[in-house]
Amino acid sequence: MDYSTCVDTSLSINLTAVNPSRHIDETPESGTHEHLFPILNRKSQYDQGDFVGLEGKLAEKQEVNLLVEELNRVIFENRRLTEMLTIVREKYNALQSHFMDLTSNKSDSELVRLGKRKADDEDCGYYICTNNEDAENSCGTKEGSCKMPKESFKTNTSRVCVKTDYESVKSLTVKDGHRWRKYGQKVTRDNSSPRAYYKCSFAPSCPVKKKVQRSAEDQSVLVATYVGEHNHHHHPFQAELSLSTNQCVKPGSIPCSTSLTSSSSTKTLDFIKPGLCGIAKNSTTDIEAPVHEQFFLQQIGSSMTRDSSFMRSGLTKVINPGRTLEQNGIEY
DNA sequence: CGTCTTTGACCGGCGC
DNA sequence: GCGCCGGTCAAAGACG
Repeated sequence: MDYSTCVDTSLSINLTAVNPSRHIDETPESGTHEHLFPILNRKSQYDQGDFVGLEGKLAEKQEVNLLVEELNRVIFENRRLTEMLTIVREKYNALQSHFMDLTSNKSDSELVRLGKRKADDEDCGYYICTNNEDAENSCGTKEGSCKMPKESFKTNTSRVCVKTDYESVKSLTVKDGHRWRKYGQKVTRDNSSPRAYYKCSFAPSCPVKKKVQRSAEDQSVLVATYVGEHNHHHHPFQAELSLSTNQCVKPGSIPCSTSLTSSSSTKTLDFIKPGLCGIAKNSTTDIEAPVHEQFFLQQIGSSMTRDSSFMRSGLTKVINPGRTLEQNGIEY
């Protein structure tokens, strides 16, 4: 995927935010140069001979100087915009490569860590599901060394890793917009911290289950594994997700770090920069997108608004968490 | 009183 | 067949 083209085609440029130091009344029609029109009109009047003599010529010279000055300023601003676009493009590419690195590292380490029992196989199968090429290379050729779970292809399984605040880690809760009922808790062999089992309580017939456990590597990271798909709309999503994003901005809380994978694709993000988590909170919510994808979009929005230099650049990408990544023009 | 959490018991799959 | 382990059940308690 060519991210440079993605930036070029999908980003909308807000020129009013590009140069905040500029006087507002200087350019009332931001993004255009209509404010130059009176000067130009006057110049044409000079040409028509409305003003004659030395006085007129002096005035004309001043106007020309003004025009040249304005032209230089526009050229300079244009250059600045081009530079900013380049920077944004580079950041986009850097983020993408970092994303790829994390994805491959995580997959590798998971493969090494995998044990022999069913639950471990689920992880492996999950890895297989997410990455067809790797599946053929690493598992498919080993003939049973990494058994495929019977359920993994039938059920829609996704995993979300959330670095969150102390309270959430302590209570093993991942606020993802759905209502969950805890029905069990177990200490597993490969991880000293307990694993909590949740069922979707919004609809009694909803088959979706969720497992939440602290990461063995990083105790501040919660790993939530979703199994199945919701068979209902989830209206409380926005409100609860707002709470979840508020977690991120809570004073003293740990900046969000999110990695997300699903059975149809692998998505991993690591948003290191602290700050706001705001943009998605204000976005409209459509209940059609899968919750983990919406969560992912929330994090993208958060990461973008968190990057102060990105915000200063005046480039805005409108992300609708109610739409799929593709609908938002994001490839991953 | 309804909902949710906790927690010990139970079940079934898997490896030895 | 036995033991281990992950997943689930269900009764009891907590909470608003």
